[in-house]
Amino acid sequence: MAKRGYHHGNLRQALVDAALNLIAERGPTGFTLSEAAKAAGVTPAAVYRHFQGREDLIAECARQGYEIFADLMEFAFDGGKPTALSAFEATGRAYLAFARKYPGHYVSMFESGISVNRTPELARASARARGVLEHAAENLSQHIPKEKRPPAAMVSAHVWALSHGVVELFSRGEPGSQAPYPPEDLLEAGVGIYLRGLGLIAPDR
Amino acid sequence: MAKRGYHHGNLRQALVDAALNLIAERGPTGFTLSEAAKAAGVTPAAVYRHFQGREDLIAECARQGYEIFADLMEFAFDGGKPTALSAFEATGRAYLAFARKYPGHYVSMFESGISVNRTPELARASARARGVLEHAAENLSQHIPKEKRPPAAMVSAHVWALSHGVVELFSRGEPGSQAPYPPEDLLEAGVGIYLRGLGLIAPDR
DNA sequence: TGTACATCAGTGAACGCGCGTTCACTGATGTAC
DNA sequence: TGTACATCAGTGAACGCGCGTTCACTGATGTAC
Repeated sequence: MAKRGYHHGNLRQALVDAALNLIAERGPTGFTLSEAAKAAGVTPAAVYRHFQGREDLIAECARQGYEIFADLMEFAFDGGKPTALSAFEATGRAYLAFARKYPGHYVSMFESGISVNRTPELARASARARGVLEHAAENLSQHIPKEKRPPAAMVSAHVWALSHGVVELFSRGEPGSQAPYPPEDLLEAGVGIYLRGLGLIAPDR
Repeated sequence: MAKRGYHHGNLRQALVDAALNLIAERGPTGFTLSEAAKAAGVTPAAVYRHFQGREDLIAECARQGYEIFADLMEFAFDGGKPTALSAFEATGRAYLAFARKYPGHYVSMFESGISVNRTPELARASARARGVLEHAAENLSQHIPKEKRPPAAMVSAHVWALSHGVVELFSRGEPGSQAPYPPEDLLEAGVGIYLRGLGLIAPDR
């Protein structure tokens, strides 16, 4: 399997990687098929051997993002060990780490405007990620008395929304844009207060 | 002041309105100067009498958005009446209402990639909006015992982030995209739990 | 091992398009006298 | 009130550009015999 020559060898993934870099650097708007092809050392037309078009390439970036994302969340939660609470907090931190470490994936997933239903594979990957988060919330919820327990899907949506909001508003630090606190601290404090509100942390530890 | 004819009369605002519609419909990517000009019944070149270019037009959309946003938040908070708590909750609801009612403004402000520091006027409007939210958080914070009171700027950032996350993840309902709960309910419940975590709502009312 | 051949990944030229922006201009408006 | 004139908002033609996509092609690879 020669890496170079007339045949590329692994062009499909090379295109995805090039696209991810471009999207991370210039945003979903700045990304062009032609540039991605050029970055992969290939003619724009070659892209069509592997993808139906520009949007299809972005969708694949998003799909791979959801897979990594789900894996990371699952790993961070680790079945709720050592305690459901600490595992849940680790999951929150992992969310931010993902956004920071995989900006191209993150943008493809959440800011590219690509619908999660564009592709069956993308829909499946996204559903799996959602499932992991809900599973974590469910696990956590069992420690709340049943009568005051909100649905797990809601708890998971809250933490997801808070994390996403922190990323979008305070982690994308443009130069000059004021980030009042380090995003990690902001999110950790926020999740902490929220969990206390759920009755999962003693009110005045 | 004839509304029509060779001279438009109020082209500047007409262009902003056209841009807002386009941005709301097609996203910041789909917006083009030429289309906005056409929608306003004018040649693309005419835009340059009123704006330096495409980005400058978007920046003005965002600026007007921040002004409306700040006004709405201020009105909703209403100086903390009748109680700081209820006023704060009203402010949260107003956030969602704003995103829903002014999608073009919202996208210009938060999803267009335009830096808040692109224009002094834009920076000023954005700072004012931030100030209103922090003021509300400060007012609310006074009801928390001093030693367990997080900084007001942090509380405001938390609620802002949660609201923004709910809008981005669950309110942009693409067809087929599963919104587990109505965004309003989701946000209200989330803010409620958060405020309880702050010790502002009785743990088991 | 050597040859013939099918496969198919990538080429390169071409396309039509609409974009943002510029420029010299035109003609409606409003003011001075 | 009527005329002359300055102002300046909008015109329309033109530009260069890079985009996404198509097409017939070419030549490297791998397999069958």
